[in-house]
Amino acid sequence: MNQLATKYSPAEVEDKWYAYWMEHKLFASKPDAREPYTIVIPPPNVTGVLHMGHMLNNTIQDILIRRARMDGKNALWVPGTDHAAIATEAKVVARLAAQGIKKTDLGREEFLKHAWDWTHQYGGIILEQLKKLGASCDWDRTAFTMDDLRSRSVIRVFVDLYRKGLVYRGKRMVSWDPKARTALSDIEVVYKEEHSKLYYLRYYIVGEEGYAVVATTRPETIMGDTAMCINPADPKNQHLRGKRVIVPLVGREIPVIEDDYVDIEFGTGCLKVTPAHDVNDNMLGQKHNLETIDIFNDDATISEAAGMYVGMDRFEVRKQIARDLEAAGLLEKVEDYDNKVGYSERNPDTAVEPRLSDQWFLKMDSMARPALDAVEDDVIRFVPDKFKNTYRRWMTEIRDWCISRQLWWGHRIPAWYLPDGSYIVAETEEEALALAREKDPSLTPADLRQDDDCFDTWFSSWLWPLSLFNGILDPGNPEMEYYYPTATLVTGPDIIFFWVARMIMAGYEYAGKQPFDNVYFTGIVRDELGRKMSKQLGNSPDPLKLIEQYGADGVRVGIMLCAPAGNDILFDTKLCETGRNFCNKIWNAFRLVKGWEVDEAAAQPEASARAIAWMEAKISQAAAEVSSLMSKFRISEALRELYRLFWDEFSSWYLELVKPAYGSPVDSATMRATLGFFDQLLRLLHPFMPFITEELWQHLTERREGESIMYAPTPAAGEVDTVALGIVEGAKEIVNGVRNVRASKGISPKQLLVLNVVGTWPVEQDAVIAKLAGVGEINHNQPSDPAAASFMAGAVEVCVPLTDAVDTEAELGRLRKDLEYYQGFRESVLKKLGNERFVSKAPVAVVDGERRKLADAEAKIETLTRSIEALSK
RNA sequence: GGGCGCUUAGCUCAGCUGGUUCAGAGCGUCUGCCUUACAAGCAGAGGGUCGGGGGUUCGAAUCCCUCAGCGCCCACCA
Repeated sequence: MNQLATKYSPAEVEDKWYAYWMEHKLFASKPDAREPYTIVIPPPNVTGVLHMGHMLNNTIQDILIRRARMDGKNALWVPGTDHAAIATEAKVVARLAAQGIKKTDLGREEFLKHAWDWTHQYGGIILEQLKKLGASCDWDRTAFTMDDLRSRSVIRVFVDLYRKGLVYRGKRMVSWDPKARTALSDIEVVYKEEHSKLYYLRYYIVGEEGYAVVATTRPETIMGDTAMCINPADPKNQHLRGKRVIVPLVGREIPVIEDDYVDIEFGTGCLKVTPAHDVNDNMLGQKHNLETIDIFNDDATISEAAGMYVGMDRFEVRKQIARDLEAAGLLEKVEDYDNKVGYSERNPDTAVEPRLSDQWFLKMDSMARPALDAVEDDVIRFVPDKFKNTYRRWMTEIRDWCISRQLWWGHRIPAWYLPDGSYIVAETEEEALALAREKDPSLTPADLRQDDDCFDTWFSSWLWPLSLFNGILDPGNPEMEYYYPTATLVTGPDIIFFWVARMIMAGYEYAGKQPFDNVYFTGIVRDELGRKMSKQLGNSPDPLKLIEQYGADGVRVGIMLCAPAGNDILFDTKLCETGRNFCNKIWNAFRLVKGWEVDEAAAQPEASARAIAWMEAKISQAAAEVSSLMSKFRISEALRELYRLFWDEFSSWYLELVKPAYGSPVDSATMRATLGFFDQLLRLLHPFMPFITEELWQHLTERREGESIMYAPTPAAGEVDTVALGIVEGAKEIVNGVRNVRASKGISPKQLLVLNVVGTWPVEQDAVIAKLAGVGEINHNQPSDPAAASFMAGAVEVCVPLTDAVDTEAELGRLRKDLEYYQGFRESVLKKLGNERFVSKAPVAVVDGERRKLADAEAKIETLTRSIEALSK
C-alpha cells in the first residue's frame, strides 16, 4: 500500500468529511425512544467572528455531544446567534459615522434597515467558522434571538411578567453622552485616570456661627445639592447633627443627614449630596427621601432648574463657579487630586454625565429563590463547584434587573403611552389600543406612542433554552417534553450573572424546571503572558489561520490539552503543534499497520500474543478511566489519558512488539487484533478529533455510504486481565534497563545482547524482552558477573556481558551511588517501622507495604554489595 | 472595601477521598540516532527542601491557621 503520504494533511480530509456529515444529516436529531442529550449553544454575536474563547467553548461542547452520541444517546446541539444589541448597534453606528451619517438623522426605521443589512451581510459568518472546527450542530435548527419565534417569546414573557406585577418603571442612573445625547451602556464608558482638583467649599450653618467644609471635584453641581451628609460615628462632625446648612452661592438651606456610607477619613467627612447627578448620592437620596434637582440639559449645559449659570457648559461653570466662590469667600482651598473620569467610547473627548432616567425593571426576589435552591441542592451541578459561592452571593443580594436599554437594535418594549401619561403593556399595538379604549373609547391609534427603548440583550437570551424549543409560546410541546431540561451548558464564568443565573430563573418561571442539569464553566483564554485576549492588544490568534496551519483536530487537541475546567488558560500556539503532531502520529501508525502483508499460514509469535493480551487490558483500563473522567467533566485529563494510550502504549510498546521484521508478513490473528485495537482507539478519540478518526475509520472498516464513526459505540471497559498486564509491564522495566545500558555504553541497537539474570523473573516476559531490547539470549539464575554492565530491576540484578572491557571505575562509582541510595532508603523505612504508633495505627496494607519495601531494599543492597566486592578485586 | 481563587521542574500546568500509579506530564534543555510508520520522529539524561512559617496526624504537596506575592469578580470613594 503506502500511497498514503508520510504526513497527514488535514485540509481536504476535513472538508470532505464535514460535507459528508452534512449531506447525510448526521447531526440532525428528532425526539425518539433514546435518552436525549441536549446542549444549547451560548449564542455568539451575530456579526462577530470566531476568537479563541469560542474555539475552546465550542470544542468542549462538540466533545460532549459527540461522546454522548457514541454512548447511544440522542444527541442534539442547537446552534444560534445573538443580536447583541449594544455591540451590534455600536458597529452599525460606527459604519454610518464613517459615511458621515448620524443615527438620529436617519430615524428609527431607516437605522434598523441598515442594522438588518449589516446582520445579513455578516450574520452567520461565525457559524460557518464553527463548521470548520467540526462542530456537530443540528444546523437546520439554527436560531437567532431576533427571529420571529424568539421575538414573540420575548414579548410574551414581558407582558406576562408585567401582568404578574413583576415589572415596574423606576428611576435609574445611566451614563449619558451629552454630545450624542444618548444613554450609554456601562461597557461603552471608558474610565481614564485624570489629574483634577478637589475644591473645599464652605457651607455655613443655619442659626449659628461657623461653617462646614465639603470637599468635591464637581463644584458646578452645587445647584443640585439637596443635603449634606455626615457619618454619625464621626467625632469631628458631631456638632453638625440635626443642623441645616446653606449651599454656597445658591443660598438655599439644606438638611444635614447622617449615613455611615460617608468615609470619615475622606476630606472633612462632610459630603454634599446631589441625587440627580451621582450614583451614590442618588442612593442616599432614595434612602433619605431627598429632593432631586436636575440641573443639566440634554447637552450638559445648565438648565433652568439650576437657577444660575443657565445655558453655560458644565466645565465653563466649574471654572466660573470657582472664581465666584473665591470672590465670595466661600472657597476654603483647592488641592490637586487624581481621580477616574468616565468618557464616552463613542465620543472619546466627552466625559459622561450620570443622569436619572425612567427605566423598566424586573423584580427579582421571587424568581431568585427557586433558582438559588436549584444550585444549592445540586439539581443544577456547577463544574467546578467553586462557582456555587459566587452564585450564592449574588443571588442572595440580588437587585432588580433594569431590562430597558436606550437602543433601537433589539426587541422594542411593547408599552404604549397614552395622552394622559399612563401606559398600556400588551403584545401588539392592536391589543394595546383595545385595552386603552376600555378606559377611553375615543382613543385612536395616533394617540398611542410606543416606548422608544429596547430590551437588554440578556432579556432575550435568558429564554434561550426555552425559546429554542418554543417552550414559551407553546409550553409542553413534544420537543420541550423531550429535550428540556438540557444536559449541559458550557460557558464562561464571566456571564454567570448576566446569563446563567437568569436562564435558571426563567427556566423555573416558565417550565417549572431547571434549564440544564450541568453547567461547565470554562476558563478565560489568555495569551502566553497571561493577558486576556483582546482585539485592542491584537494578541488573539485567528482561529481559522490556526486551523489552516495545524488542522482542526490539531487545534482542538492543542486547546484542550491546556483547558482544565474553570482555570484560566494560557494559550500557546505551540500546543497546536503538539496536536498536529499527534494527528501525524496516528496517521503514521495507521500507515504502518495498513502496510503489513498478512500470511494466513504464519504462526503467531509469542511476543505478539503477550502484547495483544496486554493491550486489551490497557485499553479496557483506559476506557474505564476516560468514562470516569468525562463524567466528572475532566475533559482535558481524558484527552491526556488517550494521548498517552495511543502514543506511549499503543505506538511505542504495542506496535513495536507485534511489528514483523522488515519484509516479513504478519500472522492473521495479530493483524486482526491490531485492527481491532485501532478501531477502538479511533472510537475513543473521535469526540476529540473527529476528522482524522473518521478518515482512518473509513480505511479500516467496510462501511456503507451514510455510516459514520460518529455513531459507532464507545468501547466498553471490560475485565482487566491483570496477569497479562503484569507480564508486559514487568518486561518493560527490563527493556528500559537494557536500553539504558545501550545508551550509556554506546551500544548499537542492532547488536544483539545476552542477559544474565542474577535471580529470575516470570519466563513469560522473555519473549517480550527479547523482541524489544534486542536481546538474543536470557539466562536465569546466573552468578553475578563483575565484568558485565549491570542494572537493578526490582530486586533482581541483570548483567549484560560486554564485548569491550568495562570501565571498572565508572561502573563502581555507579554501583556505589546506587548502594548509598538504597541504604538511605532502608534507613527511612526502618525508622517508620520502628515507630510503634505507625505500626499500630496505620492500616495493615500500608504497614505491609513498608515491610515489602524493606525486603526489596535489603535484597538490592545485598546484590549491590556483592557486585561491588566482585568488581573491586 | 467585600468575595473567590492561585503559588509544585527553566516555562505552562496535573496531582480527585491524607499512605508504591507521589513528587508527575507536556514543552524547553542536554546526549545518541535520517533504525524503510512517523526527524511533526526514535532511544536515553538532567532538573523541584511542592511560596514562607506554624499546627493537626503514626504519616501532609494534599487538612487547619498565619504571613507574603499574584490574579479574578462585585461594589466603587466624594
